[in-house]
Amino acid sequence: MRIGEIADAEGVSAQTIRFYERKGLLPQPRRGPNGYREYDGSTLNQLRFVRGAQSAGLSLVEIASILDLRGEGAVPCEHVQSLLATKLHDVQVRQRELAALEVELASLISRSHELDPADCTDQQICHIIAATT
Amino acid sequence: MRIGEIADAEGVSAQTIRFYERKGLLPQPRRGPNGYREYDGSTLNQLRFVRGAQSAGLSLVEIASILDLRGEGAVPCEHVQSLLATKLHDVQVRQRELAALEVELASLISRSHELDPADCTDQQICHIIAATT
DNA sequence: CTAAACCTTGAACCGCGGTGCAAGGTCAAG
DNA sequence: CTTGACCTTGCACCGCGGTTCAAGGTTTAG
Repeated sequence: MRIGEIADAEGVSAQTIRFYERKGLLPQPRRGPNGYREYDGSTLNQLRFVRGAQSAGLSLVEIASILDLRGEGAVPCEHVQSLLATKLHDVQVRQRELAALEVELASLISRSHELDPADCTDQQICHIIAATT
Repeated sequence: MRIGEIADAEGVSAQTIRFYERKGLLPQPRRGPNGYREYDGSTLNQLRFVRGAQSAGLSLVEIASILDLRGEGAVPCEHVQSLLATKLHDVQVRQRELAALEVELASLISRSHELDPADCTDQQICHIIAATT
């Protein structure tokens, strides 16, 4: 398979494949006599893994760390569990932050309906936001 | 006031003040005979506004757009309301995405406890994540 | 034979919100 | 007079996940 085929197969661009290769997320493939990359099913597999891990919220660096363990002959399961646990925690923290921001925004918006634009002076710049301080 | 004082007063670095100035978030201040920036209370006020707006989740570009309206002599209230409404929506969407990711992560983690690392083959790279695909 | 569609490389660029560095000028204390 | 703390400028750099560009070589269909 050539780069375009493998890219189309997973719905990414050929540039993205090369980018992943540079980042160590995909192996250096064989080359044809013309210098073209030549892929087999195992690379497609690995690309699917990368996209799957990405959709689980892992960063490319984290995914590379899993692949590195595999490359060293280790079973990365424990490491993956630890990554996932950390990620779960991060997601929960971030959700709480966003929930607080949502409350803040809703309160600003609701208060803004009771404010008269005529009362908004240059000094405050905008009394809707200035009111929070 | 000099740049260091105003920076300390709001708990930001002097570089950040200069950065904000370049981005149009703070006015070009008067200069002393030595070339030093000289600030008065109104800049401190504006800096507070910027930080307040930032804590409401607005980007620096969005904050600049509010200040630009002010600079043109307009009352930016309507614009601010629209920014806040959009931001509230974004925050809600993002929260739902994170909630879905949380479920996904929790499910991966719980499933991982039932998997035996010995079953994790090279081909799948990691069967905890591969299982999702 | 030619044109389009593919492939190669290296490098720069995007938004975001700053941070850091180099090379100087200035000012107050001791 | 020197030392240290402050100030000035401009430019490069950080992570993140790519995207875009330039300048070529190759392959394939008509």
